[in-house]
Amino acid sequence: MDNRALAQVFGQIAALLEIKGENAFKIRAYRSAAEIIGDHPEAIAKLDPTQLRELPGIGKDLAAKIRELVETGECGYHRELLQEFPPTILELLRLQGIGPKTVALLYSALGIRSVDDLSTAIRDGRLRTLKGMGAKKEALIVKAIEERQRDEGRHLLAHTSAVADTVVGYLREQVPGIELIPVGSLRRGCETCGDIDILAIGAETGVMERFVDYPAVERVLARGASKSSVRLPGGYQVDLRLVPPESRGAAMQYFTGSKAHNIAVRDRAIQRGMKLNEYGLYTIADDRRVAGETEESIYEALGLAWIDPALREGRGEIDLAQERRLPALITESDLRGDLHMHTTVTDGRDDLETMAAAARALGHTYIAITEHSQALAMAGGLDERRTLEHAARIRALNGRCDGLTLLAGIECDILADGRLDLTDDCLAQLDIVIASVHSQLTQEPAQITDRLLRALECPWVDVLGHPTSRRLLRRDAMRFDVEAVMQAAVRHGVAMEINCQLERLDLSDTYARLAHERGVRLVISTDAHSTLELRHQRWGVQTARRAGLGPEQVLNTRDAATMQALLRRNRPH
DNA sequence: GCCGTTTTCGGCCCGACTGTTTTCAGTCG
Repeated sequence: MDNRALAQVFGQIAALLEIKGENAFKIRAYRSAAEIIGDHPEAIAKLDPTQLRELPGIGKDLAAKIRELVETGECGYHRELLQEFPPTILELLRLQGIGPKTVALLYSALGIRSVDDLSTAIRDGRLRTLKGMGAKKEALIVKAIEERQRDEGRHLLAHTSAVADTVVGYLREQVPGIELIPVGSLRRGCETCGDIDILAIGAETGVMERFVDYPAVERVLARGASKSSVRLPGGYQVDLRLVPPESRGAAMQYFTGSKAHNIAVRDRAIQRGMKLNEYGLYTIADDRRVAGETEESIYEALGLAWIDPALREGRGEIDLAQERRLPALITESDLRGDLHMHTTVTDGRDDLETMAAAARALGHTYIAITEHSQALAMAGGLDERRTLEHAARIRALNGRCDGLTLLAGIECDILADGRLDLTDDCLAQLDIVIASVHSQLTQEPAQITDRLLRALECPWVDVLGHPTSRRLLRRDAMRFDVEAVMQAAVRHGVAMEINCQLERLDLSDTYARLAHERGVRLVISTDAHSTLELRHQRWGVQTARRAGLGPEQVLNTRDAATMQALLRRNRPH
């Protein structure tokens, strides 16, 4: 059992206990165990009970349950809970606005055990018969169901990438020498992905058989000589296509997409008396093969520079490729530091020293420690006194980190009326201030706009953190006048963040592109809550690449001194 | 369920919003 599977069991136990109305601290123990297991860099299954108990939050009971799971593949307690409630009940919990109490009520009063049951109950008017279920609550639930259906079958980029890596790794082991290339939305780096498309290049070597025999396969949807599809746990559909070497480039081009990009490229081929398909580029007149072995040869034959997959969205990249004006995109190695992270002082998992050491190991030359401010009570946000005390600790450590500059910062909440959560006097004493919205995300657009504009006016705000506060597949972006906020950011010299949290990626690619066009300066920050998450820069970089950004548009590609000089606080206001 | 210079029991998790309930329960971050 891998860490993710183990974590899932404990997550389910936590959810089921919540529905049961168990002790909140017990629930938290299971939930925290799920997080610790899921994030652990090594295989939990290899640890003996003593080693397990050394993990924070794992005691005698949980260690025993982990061993039981590893040894038998099951956990009696989990099984007992699943006998009390059908497993489909957990999908109700994923609806925005529905929590454990509501799920318990729906189940006990109406026998609702799935989202489908819930939809039926709403249609029948049975939901309204329940205590606390009025018209507005019902409308909220209807909307949550719609949102869920819209996102069904889609997965976060990072998760999709991990699943694809696992499948590719397995196939490489099974069929040595075969070349495997993930294509589709994954190769383009889209923030969420539907299917996983993988190309296998080469002669028939039994790769299809190995693929459908992959142990984790839940269901084989299709199996053939050149194409097979399977479904994996978690709702991932994976398509494998076998392609001869001479069609490698054509297949990569064809299956990488996007649809809009391919239509434009094929149209261009037709205009030049050629046709393009997944096998190659051919002349229409005599069906002569012009290109196909490499993507470069195809684009070149159409008078285009090779276009990075991140840009293949039909957003003007073809014109740029023709004019040879494609941007040189930022890469992960361009980044020199990370300007947003949390430690155990608030809701981070690792302490200051550990985070600093991990950042140094990653090759960063500077990091900013930016805890939450007091308004975020649940995260243990800091008031003025604790903020300054923490800043002093960070600065004390700064001198002792060879080659790593530590900046003392804060992620300060933007309150409902646009005021900041800490005084100007406090903010002025820090090295960097990120201002972020964490509450009241559903205010009227005009109100949110005013709120953000007011926050940007504070002279000590350097960065607007996760500007839309969206959560992918979970919650839409806040609605506000993006143009007005970007103009204000330019006017005041405030940078906007591309937040690398897997379910944020906020700014999105399209907003980051807009920000760049409007002259807004950007930073790519992990918002890491553990050393592991410091590695999430690649996803923000991917977002930036899709926005067409080069290293010069991103502040934290500069060295520490230059970057600091560019922060707003160091400019005339 | 975990944890312990507050140590084997009793803390641990707080504030605000929403909708509906006329005094509060549920959800969210």
